[in-house]
Amino acid sequence: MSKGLNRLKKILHHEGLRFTTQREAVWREIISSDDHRDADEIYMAIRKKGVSVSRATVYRTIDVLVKNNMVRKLDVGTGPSKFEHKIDTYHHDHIICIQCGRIEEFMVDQIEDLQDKVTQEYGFKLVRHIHQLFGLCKNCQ
Amino acid sequence: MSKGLNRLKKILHHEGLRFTTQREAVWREIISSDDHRDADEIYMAIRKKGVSVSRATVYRTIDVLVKNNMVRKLDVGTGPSKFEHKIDTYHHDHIICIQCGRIEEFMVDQIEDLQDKVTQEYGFKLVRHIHQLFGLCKNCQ
DNA sequence: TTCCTTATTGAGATTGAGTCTCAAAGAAAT
DNA sequence: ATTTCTTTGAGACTCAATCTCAATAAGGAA
Ligand SMILES: [Zn+2]
Ligand SMILES: [Zn+2]
Ligand SMILES: [Zn+2]
Ligand SMILES: [Zn+2]
Repeated sequence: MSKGLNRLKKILHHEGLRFTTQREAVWREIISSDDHRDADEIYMAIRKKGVSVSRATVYRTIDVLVKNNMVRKLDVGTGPSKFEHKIDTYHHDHIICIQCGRIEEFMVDQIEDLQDKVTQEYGFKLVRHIHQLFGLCKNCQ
Repeated sequence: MSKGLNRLKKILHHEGLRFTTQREAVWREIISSDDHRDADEIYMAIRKKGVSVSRATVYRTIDVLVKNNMVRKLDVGTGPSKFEHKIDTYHHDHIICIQCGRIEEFMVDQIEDLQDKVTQEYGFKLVRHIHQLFGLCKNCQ
């Protein structure tokens, strides 16, 4: 039994949505890798495995997953958004190589705390944040 | 004499580009306000002032300005990118209201330092960063 | 100034990611 | 089986942004 499948079922039920072959396939594909992939890569991977699905359904399902905190959307500055599952992971942000596209993950508690603090100072209620460091990786310098 | 005009001329000259009415108009429009505006808003504002310019030229000119550090590009998560001039300003990041689009600017030295540190740890050379806090402003909570 | 070369401009076509439409298929309920 | 409601998918569409290319403008030379 694939990780998070029950959680997916619960979410769908809670949202009044049905558990379908396509939705299951999208989730299984996303959970099958820790990479940061775009919607089209996920779509192609599902097709390659013989499951019939459309791009529209992939996008729609990813939306549900992102809204329900099972998947994270990652805007890498150029090209399509990338997605990663959030099962068995901690919150992290990204360092992205502007030359080769390599992505590393980082997490600094102190930065997270300072974010909360500054948001409060401005009277905002923090919902989410984007923190991306763009630069050149070891190989590309 | 508009702020930064000489700098613009130097940059254009250095890049082997010509100083044209359109490029001057784009710069003057961007420098005329501290708002965060998108390319189309800037385009419309220039037209309204009677200068003939095309969208293509606005985009092309903004590219030059961004590359040469006179303008900052700001991806606000949805819709077109926004731009702000960098004359007489310090580096800052943004808090964005996901309800009404309001944008506040913040700057925390400690966060900037921690960013440098974490980038070095990963062997990257930091070129730029995006740090955006999305949430609900006082009015929208 | 005039001439010449090269860069720039702009209208509209194109791209690319993502969303929408709507008829057909599928699920659940009675 | 019938009805009702949801989901799917092919392709149309949107929107920001980029590209094309003929016409125009800038800057240099003389
Ligand atoms: Zn690299
Ligand atoms: Zn990640
Ligand atoms: Zn607000
Ligand atoms: Zn700003």
